[in-house]
Amino acid sequence: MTTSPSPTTPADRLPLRERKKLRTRQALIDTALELFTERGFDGTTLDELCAAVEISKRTFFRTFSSKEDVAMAPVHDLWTVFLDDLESREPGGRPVLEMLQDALLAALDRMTAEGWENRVRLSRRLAEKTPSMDAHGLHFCDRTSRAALAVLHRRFNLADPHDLRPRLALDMLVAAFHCALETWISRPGAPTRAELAAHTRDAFTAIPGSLTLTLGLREEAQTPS
Amino acid sequence: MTTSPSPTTPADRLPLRERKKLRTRQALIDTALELFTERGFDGTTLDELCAAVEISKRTFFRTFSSKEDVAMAPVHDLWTVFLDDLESREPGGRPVLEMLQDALLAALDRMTAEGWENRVRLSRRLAEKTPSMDAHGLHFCDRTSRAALAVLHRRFNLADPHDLRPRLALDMLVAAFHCALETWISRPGAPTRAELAAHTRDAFTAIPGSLTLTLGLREEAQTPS
DNA sequence: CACCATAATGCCACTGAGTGGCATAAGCCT
DNA sequence: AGGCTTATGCCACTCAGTGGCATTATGGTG
Repeated sequence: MTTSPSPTTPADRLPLRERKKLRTRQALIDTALELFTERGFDGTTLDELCAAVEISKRTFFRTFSSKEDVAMAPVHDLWTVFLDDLESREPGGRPVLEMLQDALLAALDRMTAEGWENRVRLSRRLAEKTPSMDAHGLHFCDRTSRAALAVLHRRFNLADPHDLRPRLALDMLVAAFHCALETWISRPGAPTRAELAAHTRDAFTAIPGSLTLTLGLREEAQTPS
Repeated sequence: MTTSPSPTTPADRLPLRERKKLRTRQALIDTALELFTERGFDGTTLDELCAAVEISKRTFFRTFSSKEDVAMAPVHDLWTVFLDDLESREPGGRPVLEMLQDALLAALDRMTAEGWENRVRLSRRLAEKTPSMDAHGLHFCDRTSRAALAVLHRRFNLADPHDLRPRLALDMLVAAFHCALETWISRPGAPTRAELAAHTRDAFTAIPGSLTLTLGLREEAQTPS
């Protein structure tokens, strides 16, 4: 059991100490999502979570920065990979927004960890019900998009450092992906990454139309069929 | 003195009790911004703030929902007026995004309270340095844009309730305004509402370009004044 | 003006998140 | 094995936020 003959686990071949840390980290994430979903985020104390994983509270805070953070880990991972992808992606003469979309879809494609989809879904559903989790998530997205902006500025030294367009493009990326996530988690049944990718593409497709969308008091085809 | 011929104080003519509440509320906001700016948000305890205003902590939480909330009040007020404006604004055959921009600028125009500009500036500068304030602010914006979306759906009964375009338009409004705020507070000297309005218009102007902006590895010098 | 009903306030004790310090144990390296 | 490094556990502490209840101020009425 202790020795797997083939490199089945990609993040193996690490010093034992590191593997242990990763195991407790993963146990924390899984148990947290489970407990939070069962009893609610506010209805679960850190002491309970730590007791369930047989960890001291002190150790918890060496792994995660807050109670919210542990439940955000799945999404966190995606954006980390996104930033990594952005470091090496070639724009290829296409608009930044498309480049960002490609980077996000590529990152999504790399989230191959077992059960990732389900963890994201639990995480987002919790965030919908828990203001403090939602706030932390939004803040994290903001920090990530600033980091991405820094990458763009570093790799393609932009003429005007105050040009708002790259930043707005990043904000649209985040907005579109949030739309996609929301649609995705509202569907019943087992979620797949392919569906999330499809929803993401749909959301990006809707962006140009959102600039020109016009409302009348009794506008176009209202078919509340 | 009870009867002022002109409505000098708009929020007068209220029961004494209400006026007192408003006074302590305002005192809390001013003192909080002052203390937080001096000693830092985390360097100021609620007990200190309450002592300075001669209020019990219990009373503080009857006025504001959190320590962050009190420092967010100035921006909070703006969005409240924005939502109010949105209730009665006529689209006039123009794109929603422009309608939203108009509503925001109109709300800005109605923020006539003495020293509002300065309070917003202090508030935003604190948020830049304080993660928890930033997170709360982002979360508040998110809730506001959802409320605005609900207003749009109610007033103009949209054909497809799942149409992402109105929501994306709202997110762009928020993104553009955040850009404007950031530019505004980075300038030295006394801030004016007119300048903030100008920055807001600039940010909105940049939106279409952000969709098509293309990066090369050594892109040319686009100087959008 | 006195009186009661209705709030707002203050005080106290309590929970729970998050932190610092230090002793202990576990992994690591010749 | 030996010591060196690094993670962990434990303890005590600060501070945000809440519930309960007594106290005080306000508004309205006879």
